Amino acid sequence: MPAIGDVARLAGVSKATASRALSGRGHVAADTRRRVQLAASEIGYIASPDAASLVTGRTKNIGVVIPFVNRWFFGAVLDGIERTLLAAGYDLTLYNLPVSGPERSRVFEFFLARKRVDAVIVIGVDLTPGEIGGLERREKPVVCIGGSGEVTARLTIDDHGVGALATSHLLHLGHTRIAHLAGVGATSQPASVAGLRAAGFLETTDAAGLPLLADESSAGGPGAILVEADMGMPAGFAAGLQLLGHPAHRPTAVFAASDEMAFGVIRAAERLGLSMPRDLSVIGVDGHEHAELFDLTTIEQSPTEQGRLAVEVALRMLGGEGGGGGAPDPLPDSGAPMPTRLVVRGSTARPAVA
Amino acid sequence: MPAIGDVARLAGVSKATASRALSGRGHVAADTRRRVQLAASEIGYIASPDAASLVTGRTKNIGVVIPFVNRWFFGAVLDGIERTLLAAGYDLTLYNLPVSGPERSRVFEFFLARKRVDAVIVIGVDLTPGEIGGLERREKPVVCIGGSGEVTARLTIDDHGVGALATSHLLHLGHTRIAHLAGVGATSQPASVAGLRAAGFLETTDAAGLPLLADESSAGGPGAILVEADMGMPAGFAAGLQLLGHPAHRPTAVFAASDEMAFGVIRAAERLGLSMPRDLSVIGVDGHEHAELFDLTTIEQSPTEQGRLAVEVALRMLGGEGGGGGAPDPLPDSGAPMPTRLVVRGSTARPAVA
DNA sequence: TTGAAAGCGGTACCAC
DNA sequence: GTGGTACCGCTTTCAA
Repeated sequence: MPAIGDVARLAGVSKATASRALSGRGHVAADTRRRVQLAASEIGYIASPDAASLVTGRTKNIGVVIPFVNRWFFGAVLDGIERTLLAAGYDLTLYNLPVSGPERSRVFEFFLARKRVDAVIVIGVDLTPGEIGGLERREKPVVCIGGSGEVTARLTIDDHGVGALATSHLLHLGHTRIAHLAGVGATSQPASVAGLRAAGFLETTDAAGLPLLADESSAGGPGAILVEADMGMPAGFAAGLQLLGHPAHRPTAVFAASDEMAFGVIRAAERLGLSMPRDLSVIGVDGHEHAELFDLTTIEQSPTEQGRLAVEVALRMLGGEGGGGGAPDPLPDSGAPMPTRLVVRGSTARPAVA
Repeated sequence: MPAIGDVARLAGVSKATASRALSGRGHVAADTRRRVQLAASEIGYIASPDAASLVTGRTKNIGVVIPFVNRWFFGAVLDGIERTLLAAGYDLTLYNLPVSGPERSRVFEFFLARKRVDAVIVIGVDLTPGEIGGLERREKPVVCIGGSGEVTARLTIDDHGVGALATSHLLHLGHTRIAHLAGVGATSQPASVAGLRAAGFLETTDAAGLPLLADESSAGGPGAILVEADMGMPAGFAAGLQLLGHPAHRPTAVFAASDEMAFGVIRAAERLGLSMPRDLSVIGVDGHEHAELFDLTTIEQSPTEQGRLAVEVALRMLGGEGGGGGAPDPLPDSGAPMPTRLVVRGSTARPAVA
């Protein structure tokens, strides 16, 4: 495997000049540069990133922590991150984080703590103070997308607002018995995405005078129902069957915390012979690429764009003079929430007259 | 950031001894080892992988090349790979490969060519001879899952057999007008996954005496119809609408090259008011986690397990003495195809009597 | 069993 | 503008 010394020899210059000519740093005569570049491609020279990292302290590699690969939102974010990093000449090292357990701490205490990643992007994870502290101690910039934890840079939508908006939409249509399919941890982790969306739902129904019902089998009539489930489609389906199974207790509208859950609810409704939106209105969150196909009303966000931005922020934190401590806010719009948009489709409508 | 010299000083030993004590290579007195380990954890020492790579020539990092993150099959494979690598102390560097264009060559000629990855796992990509040659020249073991290209290690199912099996299933049920929704490139790339499945379909229908119809609007009656589309759900939906739109030309069964396509077809059928399996039978491929939810008959494979195995193979190739040239076959079962299984659900049945 | 010293492949500082 | 050289942090002979 050719090293820079070989290139230098072939081009008749010193290693130092070869390095400058190839990396573009420092001044080299145009002619010399061409000779060096020619020599390099001649022998198929490619710089060893490890050697460069060793001396510069920069790896040009970003660690990405994600709880699931196979959920649309996360995949889309990952996609945005990947493209942006690639264009910037950075590598992406992926860590598929187990919810908890020894594997999780190994990721933070070993993999991410090493000098192999310049910065870390964390997607949809509720970070513990210890995890954040460890990264800070190693002076690694951390950019979060969603999730929770006291971190300096976080890109997020207004999840509380999303919960409120979705709920208002249903209320305005005239629904008075509304269920919210919240993500797991909505009550135990109030600061999490699931928790915030649920809070938005609860406050809005409460403000509308709807009582919070103990569970889905509470007697009919107006009220708000809260159910926690995994944010995927199968769990949405199961919860949907449960929720919609008994005609007497059935809500007329469901606000699902994710589009995938909503798809599950829609299929459950179909399975039960309910017609939409006549018998049931459903609204989701995300702007899933299949939402149109399911004719699902949803609150769109742009995960790919969030991924792109997260990289930009991370790179900016890296670019700033080393520390990042006193640097000006690297977040766009002073950390304002990312935009969302209510897209009304055929899955929501006024309830059938009682 | 503490270096090994700091650990050595604190423990009162030389750098060499500290290295041996921490890495486990070479003999160190049990007592010395403890002292070193204590010192290391005392100051929060974590070895720099770059420095180690530089001297050992091993990065403990595997490059993974994937065409989409947001397709269930690929996500599931990625998941299997990730878990296995993590357990082995390896990093995963992800490359989301554009179908073609300059970005694609940059991945192969720059990112993967560097000494940053020990080996490469390529999922569902049709590799060109040039791409393979480049990797071989740099002596990087390559393990493929699906896709095509003349590579030494490839894990794959019997895609031709899958196409034949799915088709036979429909034929045995009595269907005589069958459409195959093939992946893009089925005809132009006969060795690709899409091509092989389509070939299995065509041979089987041909053997059954069904004529190949020019397109889906060919006159009714027995025949085989071949349509190419993207392997995702939206494309499946669109193709489904097209294919099933005209009652006179409608096939009674559809074999979709992927479960996601099949889901799309199912929704298209529902949208058109067709009832399944009365008016239409649908079979897919993959064993998607939502297949049960759609009551979809499918030919299951195990992407996660394939990912796990790919890592095992790659690590074995790495473990073998350097070259890999004359090493014994690192593939399990001498490269026999990975298992698949027909799972019959409610989406396939005998056709309604004509 | 342990230590001294030579690199791995680059970069960057310093002279020239 | 270019070359010499120290050094990034670690592993690994080779001697002791």
